[in-house]
Amino acid sequence: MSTTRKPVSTGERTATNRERLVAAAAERFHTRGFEATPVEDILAATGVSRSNFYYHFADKRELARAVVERWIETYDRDIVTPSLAAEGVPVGRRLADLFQRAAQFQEPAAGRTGCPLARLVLELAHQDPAVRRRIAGYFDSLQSRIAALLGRRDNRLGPDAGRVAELAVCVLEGALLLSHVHQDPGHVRRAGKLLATLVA
Amino acid sequence: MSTTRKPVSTGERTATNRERLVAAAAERFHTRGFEATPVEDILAATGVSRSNFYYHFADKRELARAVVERWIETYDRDIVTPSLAAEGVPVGRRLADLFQRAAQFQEPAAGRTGCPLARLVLELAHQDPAVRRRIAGYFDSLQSRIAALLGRRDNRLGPDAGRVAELAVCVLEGALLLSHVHQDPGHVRRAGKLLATLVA
DNA sequence: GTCTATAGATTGATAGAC
DNA sequence: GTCTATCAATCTATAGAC
Repeated sequence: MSTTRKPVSTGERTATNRERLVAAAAERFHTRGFEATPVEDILAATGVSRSNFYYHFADKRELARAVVERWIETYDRDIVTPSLAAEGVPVGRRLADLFQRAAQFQEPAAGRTGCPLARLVLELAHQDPAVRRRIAGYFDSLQSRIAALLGRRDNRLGPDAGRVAELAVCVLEGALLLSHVHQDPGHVRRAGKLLATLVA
Repeated sequence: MSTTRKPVSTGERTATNRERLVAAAAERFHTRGFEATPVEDILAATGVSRSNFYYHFADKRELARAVVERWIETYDRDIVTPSLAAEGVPVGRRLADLFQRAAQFQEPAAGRTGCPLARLVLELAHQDPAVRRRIAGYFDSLQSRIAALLGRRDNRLGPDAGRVAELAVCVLEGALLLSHVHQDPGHVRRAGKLLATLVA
């Protein structure tokens, strides 16, 4: 139809209504949850009208899918990549740094509830299997990156790098959850340091 | 008021309506989530009337608190205690056994979504801080029990038993989450074996 | 792309009798 | 302790105009 026109670029521009909606939803779905956050809240926070919301998204679940993509991008750009891709830094320190950054994100004052992807997958996997697979894929890629790092040096632990990387992802996700339960980001830092000691 | 009478014993009896409601809710809150499960579903599953439900529970959140208690009892009785309290078994094997039992619980065919306490705390912590503290307390006790086990022998790892126990709980919770995300209970088994290797 | 107004459905909780 | 009937609120989504 000729009524819908695409913007010239989806790249760098001032935030569109759609982007504002996704940003507001990302924060609320993380702190309060998907089901517990009415569309109304996101509308009020952004000043976008209800009907405009449904112009951009077919339904609330489509918004959730966009939120998942946003969290993957954010988490990867701000936490994972800066620590793992640090050239010239020993593997153990890179790992500890990853946990340090994750801990910073986890401040309770900001209402953080562990890993945002973990929270979303729990609420969305049942009604939208594609979301589960998407998040599984991201965790896989994270594991692979860590494995590649560990594989570069002599492994004095015996088990192969893949297994250790698998364990590292477990520790990260578990520590993020426990830091929420105990309201203490130090949990993530301590887990990261100990893990780095064990594998490096 | 003289209209409410307490049962003679709350211990061993055939399941009361209240117990049936909690059992049905525990399963559904775990597989579908708290917010996504209407009271109606629990009523239909148990055959209990709506009004009888509100005779037993002030509201849905009170039901959730009862569900949390039930999961703590179940998990502790069926998974944690049998493995950790096994006399004459080496510490490493007790830990691996704990993960083995947790993995069995995690069969995807049953719709398992990781640790039931983790799922509940995410949805309930924001509106009911007491639930978060209760679950934090249970994780603390689990950590203490593991620490006591580890403390019994020479620790060749350097860090004290408390830290290692803290890490073990992280690994357990993280592995349970990832087993849901990847739909593979083997995740929990592998994490348990590797952890046992590292600390024992 | 955006707005106002409203439909349509679900759901948590209560009233009052037995 | 349990039942039927119903209220009142909340929430997702759509209709139709500009």
